[in-house]
Parts: sequence; structure tokens; C-alpha cells
Amino acid sequence: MSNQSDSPKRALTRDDVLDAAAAMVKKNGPRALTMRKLAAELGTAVTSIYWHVGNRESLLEALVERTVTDLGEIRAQGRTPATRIVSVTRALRAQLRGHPHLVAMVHERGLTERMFQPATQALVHEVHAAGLRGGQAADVVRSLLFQVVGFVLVERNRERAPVQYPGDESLWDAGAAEHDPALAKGLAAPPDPERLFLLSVRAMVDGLLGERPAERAH
Amino acid sequence: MSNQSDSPKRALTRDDVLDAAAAMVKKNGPRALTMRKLAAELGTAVTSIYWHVGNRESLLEALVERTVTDLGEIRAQGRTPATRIVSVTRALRAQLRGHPHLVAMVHERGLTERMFQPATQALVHEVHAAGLRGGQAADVVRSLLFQVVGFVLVERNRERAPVQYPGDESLWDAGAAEHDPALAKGLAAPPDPERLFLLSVRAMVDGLLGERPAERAH
DNA sequence: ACCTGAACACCGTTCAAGT
DNA sequence: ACCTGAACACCGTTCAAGT
Repeated sequence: MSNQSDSPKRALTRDDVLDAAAAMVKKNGPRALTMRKLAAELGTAVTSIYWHVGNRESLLEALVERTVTDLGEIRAQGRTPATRIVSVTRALRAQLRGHPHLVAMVHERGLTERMFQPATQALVHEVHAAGLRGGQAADVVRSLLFQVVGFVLVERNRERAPVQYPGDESLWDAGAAEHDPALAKGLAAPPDPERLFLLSVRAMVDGLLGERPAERAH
Repeated sequence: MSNQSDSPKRALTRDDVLDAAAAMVKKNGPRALTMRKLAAELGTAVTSIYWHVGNRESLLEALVERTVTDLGEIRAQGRTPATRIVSVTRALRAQLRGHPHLVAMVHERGLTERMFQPATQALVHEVHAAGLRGGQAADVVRSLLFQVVGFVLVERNRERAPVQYPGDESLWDAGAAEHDPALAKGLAAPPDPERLFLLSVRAMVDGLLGERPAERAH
């Protein structure tokens, strides 16, 4: 708990507050950001913070806003439409993982559209290049966005709760795994998120792009 | 704020506490469950609750445990492997949506494996019936579980934050939608989750089942 | 074995008062 | 325009004391 600067006194600015708040969130998550501790960190009275940012909720909102703005563009890589689309989802996932607490905060505040604008634009472009148009293209873009965000949410929660219940093979030995020891082992081991992400995104992209309306009967 | 019963006095049981807590969570979410309000609801001192359930965290844990136990089986429906798998994911999504606050609570507490045991078993069975074995089957099951849970998480957060930023077409008109008005309109309108879920799960199932190792090059 | 009130250490927020 | 301390209404949790 040290002050932001060693110089004897300086006017407290709104950006000072945001910076300190960002540091606290980055270190221990949004839950650990309390107005009082933030004030202590900044060496001011709690009430000064209220003057600069209104209240805790607006503070978090401003924080999210600032982070989203700093996220930067997403560029597709690869030659085929499928690879380019997959590369965009990977870039988006990397962005999200770079700001571990951002996804949940953004979601709780309904800024999703805004946050995913760069990724959406990139996806729209690639999906268009893949030959899709109109409502179908929109569906594909939406499916992919949901997929990536959902995956990251699940992934993050998994990391935070490291030891899963029941944890080992006990559940799958008893015939549940259809007498397939390799399957049982595969389900018992912790998943490799990198691999799983690629696998499922590729499957979805293949499924979405390969779709010919006439072929489908189920 | 009324007491649980009109009979003058009764011994407070652990189940009474859990029941009242469950009702409060169901009504206003886990955040609204405070020990003090719970005590008021039950007409006892706060400290009595501590005697019965330890503390707030164990209370929520017990609640989750009980709900998960009550979730019940999942049965596949349909004739082809693909339809049967999709039916399992739909049933799982319905279960999760039936307990709106459960998913997040379960996740925060690392009970995911346990919660999804019925769905996992059903999926393992169907994936096996589709001809997949070993590690590949495990990957498919995992991908689908991640997909469903992720989708429901995103979906739920979207419902809670109804008006999205920026909200309307303003973003997509300016050439971002590749001069495709139908696409722009599709992205601007709020998604139909039911349709989107089916669409993306089917795409993923197709992609996962249709996979022949030799065919893939990207 | 079960329940109680008092007390502690925290919260977010408001308000009147200072410079 | 900016900062302050005091105060209010909440939290979760502990503890010694009751029956």
C-alpha cells in the first residue's frame, strides 16, 4: 500500500483514480476494488474519489470503457476463408485473456457489442469473403462471437477453481465411459484449453461454412 | 418479509435455512442473499444460522449441492447420432435455464464436473454410438459441454443487460457491414437465442462428427 | 444441542463544512 | 473547484453467555 508518487503533494485527477483502480482490479479482481482501499492507495479521503468519479459503479464503467478503447484492432491471417476466420477468433481470445477480468465486467454492464466491434468487423469481412451474405452471414458472425466469449468465460472460471469435483477417474471407470479406457482417461484429465479451443472453433467454422441449406435434414 | 410458518414456534433446522436461502436466491440472485436478511426472513437471530450452516460460503455451497442433486437425468431423443447429440445439448441448456443463477454459482465453486455428470454420460453414450472412440470422443464431449455452458453464460448476461451499447444500426451502416444491408440489420437486431443456439450447436456437431483426420489441412 | 445480543471490522454513500 | 471528517445504513463473522 504505497502512494502513487513520492512528490509531496499533487492535485488528484480523475485519471489518477482510474489508474490506481485499474491496478487494483488487475491485481486482485474487481471484487477487491473497494472505495476505501482505493482512497488509502491514493492517500486521500474516500470522499475525494466520489467527487472525481461519482460512485463505485461509474468508476468500474469508466474503467471498462478505457480498457475497451485500448484493445486495438484485430487482423485476420491465413489464406483460406476458414483459416482467416479461425485466426480472428484466436486473436479475440488472446485479447480477452490479456485482460482477465474484463470479460465479466463488460458483460455485467452490457458493453458487449462495443467491446467486440473490432472482432465483429473482422469477422464480417471474412465471412463475406467466404461467400456468405445477409442474415446467414450475421448468424455465422454471432455464433462465432458467442462461441469465443463463452469459451473464455468457461475457461477462466475453470482456472479460478483449479481442483474440480470429483476430480479423478472415479466417475468414469464404472462403465460410464462405455468401456473405453482412453475416453475415460481423456475426460478425467484436465483439458488443454488451447487445443480444445482450436478444435471446437474449427469444427464450428467447418459446420457453419460447409452448410448447404438443401443438405440438412435433422 | 414474512416468517416461514404461522405455527407459533418450531425448531429451526438446517433444511429450513436452505429452503429460505434457496427462495431468496431464486428471487433476487445470490448477491441478494445476506445472512441478516435470511435471519429476518426466518425470524431468528443471525447467529443461529451460523450454527446451522457454518458461514455464507458453506451455505451457498450446500445450496448448489442440493440443486445439482435435484437436476435429474438427461435422455437423448431422435434417430441419427447428430440429432441425438443435439437433443442432449438442448436438454442441458433447458436445465441450466431452469435454474438461472445456478451456472454461475456452480462455476465459481468448481463443481462443474459434478453438475454436468448426467449430460456428460448422455453425451459419451451418443458420441460412442456415432462411432467415435478414445481421446477423440473425449474431445468432442468436452467441446460440446464448453459450448453449451458458454452459450448459456453469454445468453444470461445478455438478458440481464438488456440494452446493449451502441444498440442500433449506427455502427454497421458506415460501410462496416460490407454494403450488405441485410447483414447490418441482422447484426443490429437482438439475437434470437433459441435459433442461434440450435444453429451453432448443429454446426459444431456437424463439424465434429464430419471430421476425417486426413481431410483437414488448415 | 441450540439460540441469543453485543461487538468487531469492514463496506458504499451522503452531507455539511472547509479551503 | 476540490478536499475533508463525521455519520448513516448496511455487511459477514466471532464470542461469551444463556437455556
